Amino acid sequence: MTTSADNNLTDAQNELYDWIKSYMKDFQHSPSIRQMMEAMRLKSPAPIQSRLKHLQEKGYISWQEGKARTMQIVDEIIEGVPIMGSVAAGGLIETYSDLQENLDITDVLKKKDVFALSVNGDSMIDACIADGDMVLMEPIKDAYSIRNGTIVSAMVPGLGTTLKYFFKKEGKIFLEAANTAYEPIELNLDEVVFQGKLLAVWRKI
Amino acid sequence: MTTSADNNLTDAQNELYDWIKSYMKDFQHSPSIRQMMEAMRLKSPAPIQSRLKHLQEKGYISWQEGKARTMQIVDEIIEGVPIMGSVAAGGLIETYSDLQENLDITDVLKKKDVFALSVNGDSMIDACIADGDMVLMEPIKDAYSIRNGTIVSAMVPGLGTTLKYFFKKEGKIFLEAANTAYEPIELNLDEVVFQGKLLAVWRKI
DNA sequence: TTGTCATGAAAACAAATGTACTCTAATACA
DNA sequence: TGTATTAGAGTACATTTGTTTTCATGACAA
Repeated sequence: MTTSADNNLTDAQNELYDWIKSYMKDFQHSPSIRQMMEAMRLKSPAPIQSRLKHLQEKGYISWQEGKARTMQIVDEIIEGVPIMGSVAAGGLIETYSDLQENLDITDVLKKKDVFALSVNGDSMIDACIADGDMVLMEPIKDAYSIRNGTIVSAMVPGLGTTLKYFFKKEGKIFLEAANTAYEPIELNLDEVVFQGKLLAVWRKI
Repeated sequence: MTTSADNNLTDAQNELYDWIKSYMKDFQHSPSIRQMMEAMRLKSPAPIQSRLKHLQEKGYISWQEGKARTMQIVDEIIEGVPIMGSVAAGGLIETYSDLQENLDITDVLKKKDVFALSVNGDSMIDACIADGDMVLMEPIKDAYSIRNGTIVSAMVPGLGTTLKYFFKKEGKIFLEAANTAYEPIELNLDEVVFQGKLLAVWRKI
């Protein structure tokens, strides 16, 4: 959470600002002054008006005068970041082109029931999935629809969950690591529960 | 953008719904019925109420009765996804624990002036950055503050941009690949412009 | 035609709400 | 101590706004 600490706001203004942000995140619309009044445990709208005025002067919020619940938080609304070009990670060096499009990360997040798993270990290292990475997974409804070569998270009851390449051959399931140090696991379809298939990898440095 | 086409809404409802979504995205608050009336080129609020009622019945929107501008779009609001536990990507298999916290990807996006670059080539493959990955970078203000071992995007004027490990030794800059097939590049500090340092890696499957 | 239904116009009403004003209590400061 | 400043209570008021009701129009089926 973004706690506003290092700014030029008084405690009262800060408390109100944080509450407003939280309210607007939850409800997708602005609170009314009287709601803020109650939330701040006040019994008159005047102090709220004063604090809002200060927040507005300092550039934190804005609203349409006279209109009900028209507050906006003046803040960078980010759904993506600009893609500034491509970089060479090889021998030949490519040019750095400016501002083509936007990288939208949230599209993956908007898929239904997406969940994340943190990766332990290095068995997927050859697929460039390292220890500590977060993998974003989409639930698998139908185990029969999984394509060979998909990376899945699978639970073998009694053992636990693992991230592996999925292969199916002659009625048998093979879960293969992307690391030659590990042997493939061979299973029957009814011995394993597939939780999700890999959508994306996220690594924060 | 999400254009609502394949749903059970009439054209009029669809047009209103799309307009509402667009308005709320721009203004961070709900429009009033009279605003919708004007936007839909109507001269009475009644048709809007009717359409809103239908949108609500079909589960697209909700609002607080009698309260001004309290509409919400019933939609998955996602800033993060639940982290469902950890998966083994190694020999030992770990347990799959339920619902601990949320993975917030947007925190990185909120840093100032973050930009993305798409990666070409495999020179960073040993750092688990593969061809086609998107790297999120934070601008470097001060080249002197870069720590050894940081992954940076650097532009060598006349040549182009490359993603490499940064090392500084005895006044010289070394840009090293994470791939033994590539030789380190040795440069003077004034021969190179550093654009950003690595914040995160994003790979969409 | 006739009745029904849906859509929209028009008007009216009451509640919600922003705003302004006065007054009091607390606080800071000289 | 006395005075200025500020925060907050209390109140009042006009506008905004959701809601209801009535009426007109047109489409459509019986």
